[in-house]
Amino acid sequence: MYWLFKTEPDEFSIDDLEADGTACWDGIRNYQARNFLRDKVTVGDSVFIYHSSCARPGIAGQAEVIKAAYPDPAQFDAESRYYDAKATKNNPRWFCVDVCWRATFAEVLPLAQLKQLPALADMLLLKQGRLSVQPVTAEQWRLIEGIID
DNA sequence: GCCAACGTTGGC
DNA sequence: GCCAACGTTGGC
Repeated sequence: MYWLFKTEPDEFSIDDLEADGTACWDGIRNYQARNFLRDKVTVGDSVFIYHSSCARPGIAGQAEVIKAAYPDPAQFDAESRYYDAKATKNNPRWFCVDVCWRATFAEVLPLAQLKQLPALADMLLLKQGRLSVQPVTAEQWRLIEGIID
């Protein structure tokens, strides 16, 4: 399957992913996004990495899922900003996946440009602003890849 | 920094 | 279960 993961580049950018090679995609604290992560994201899936809350919001690169959902360790860490007192090891509430870097685009594909494409009008990114893990259809994926090339 | 959209919380 | 209050996301 195809996905789009959002990240704030001030916190963790596509360049950080490229430098690190792999990353634990943790800190997802939204149930809809959690359900996608936990139930649908699988090893080998392709992911667009989207930069949000920044000067140039848009799709910045690509990653690949290398480990399916497991309990997000941060929920058990009282020191973490992602700590959740109601989560237990036997009954974890939040999940993360591992990804590896695949590509950094020469330029971020701007949100403003995506908005101008009628074929992407139904893309969740454009219809539902606040979802940090979301599915991308094969058609949408191909269309966006075509713009990058 | 503003604000719209949406999610979460908690009283009833 | 409703809904008001509040919090967060995220573009601009």
